[in-house]
Amino acid sequence: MEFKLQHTDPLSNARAGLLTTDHGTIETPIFMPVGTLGSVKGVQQWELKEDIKAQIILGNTYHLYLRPGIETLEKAGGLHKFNGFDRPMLTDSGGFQVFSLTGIRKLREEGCEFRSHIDGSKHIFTPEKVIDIERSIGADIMMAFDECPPGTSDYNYAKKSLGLTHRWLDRCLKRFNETEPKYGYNQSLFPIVQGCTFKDLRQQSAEFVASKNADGNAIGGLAVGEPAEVMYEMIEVVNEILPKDKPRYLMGVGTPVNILEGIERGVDMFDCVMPTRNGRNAMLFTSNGIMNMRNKKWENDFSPVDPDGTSYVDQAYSKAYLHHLFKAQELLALQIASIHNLAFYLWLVGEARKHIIAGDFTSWKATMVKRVSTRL
RNA sequence: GGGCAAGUACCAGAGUGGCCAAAUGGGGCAGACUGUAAAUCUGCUGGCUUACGCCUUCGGUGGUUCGAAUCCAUCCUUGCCCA
Repeated sequence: MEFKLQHTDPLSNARAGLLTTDHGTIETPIFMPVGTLGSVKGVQQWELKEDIKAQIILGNTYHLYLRPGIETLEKAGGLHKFNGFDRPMLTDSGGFQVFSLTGIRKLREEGCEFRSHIDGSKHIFTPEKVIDIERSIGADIMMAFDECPPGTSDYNYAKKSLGLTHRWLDRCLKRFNETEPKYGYNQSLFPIVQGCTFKDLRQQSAEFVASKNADGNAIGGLAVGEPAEVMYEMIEVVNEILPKDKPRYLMGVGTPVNILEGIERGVDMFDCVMPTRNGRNAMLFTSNGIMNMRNKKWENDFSPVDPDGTSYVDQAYSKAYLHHLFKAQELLALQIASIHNLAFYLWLVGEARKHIIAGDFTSWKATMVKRVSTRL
């Protein structure tokens, strides 16, 4: 994997770069659609590539391990072959499930004991096992196994948790270095900075992570309950320390505004379920603001879904029709909204990149923040 | 013409003397959602009120009762059965 920094904004830390993997080159800053189970919910592969212009998508270790299972993925020849997406992919490690499955998991030094949310069966994820699974899935970018504590954690818990995440990181790296890719192309392992909302812990973590000299570095444990301003401050603290010549990935973030703020602070990669999940729940993000398509106000609005949108769905359907589809619980509504939102997210980061290269990112971003957060 | 059953909020439908402005579901109107246990979840849904509370409601009318969606009389409407 190679990262080439092309431009840095003169007034901020925003950067434009090229991240090259064996499955192709990614233009950064980039948004990565989430395809937890090997599919971006409600979106066809050709729509993802041709219309949305997704350059890289995510999969999830925890979910794919439970279903279809590692054996099937190995027989398929890895996730790329299995789902037919021939561009870069990234797998999350299951660390976020350690956070979101609270109640059916037990944390220990050795690893994390889960109960499957599907059938209740017991499983143990250790850093070593997660790396093995990620090798079997075969994503271009693998994430380290971490603990993602809630944004409201107190200092003592945050410190204890960070120690565990760092020890797990060393074990992940050891296993990673002892093993080989299974499908003939390279894989990279990104370590994850944690530390909750505490500056000194974030600094300490960023230094620890930076010392590993990985192909890219991630910032985790944000947008998990803390105020947005605190998140931005943590990004600044961490990016001060993380190497500039390596891509920085802010995990699980976020709203269009969050992404613009992240880019301004030097983040190169984002992922979030928001465009798809909120889309399925009738929320549309557009360059002019946010719409709840279930609202009565769209009942007789026969104008295009998004006159300024770049996806074919934006022109092909009207707001009134999409409103009707949501009210009638038609599956097409979920598809249209997901495609639109993802196309918008990709458009947004693409525009950001253009403006970074053009040198007017900061002023563009300021007007964009206002526009995209308007409630329509 | 005779017999039987039933009429409750936007719809369906519980309730059959006070704990009923009235269960529940649907519909409607809003809101939430950030490395997907989510095509999910939450709130409101007679009127006025920030709230306390007050007022008007259970086919119509008239009664019984301290008190009626609930009991009685009568009328209207609907469904089923017999002529």
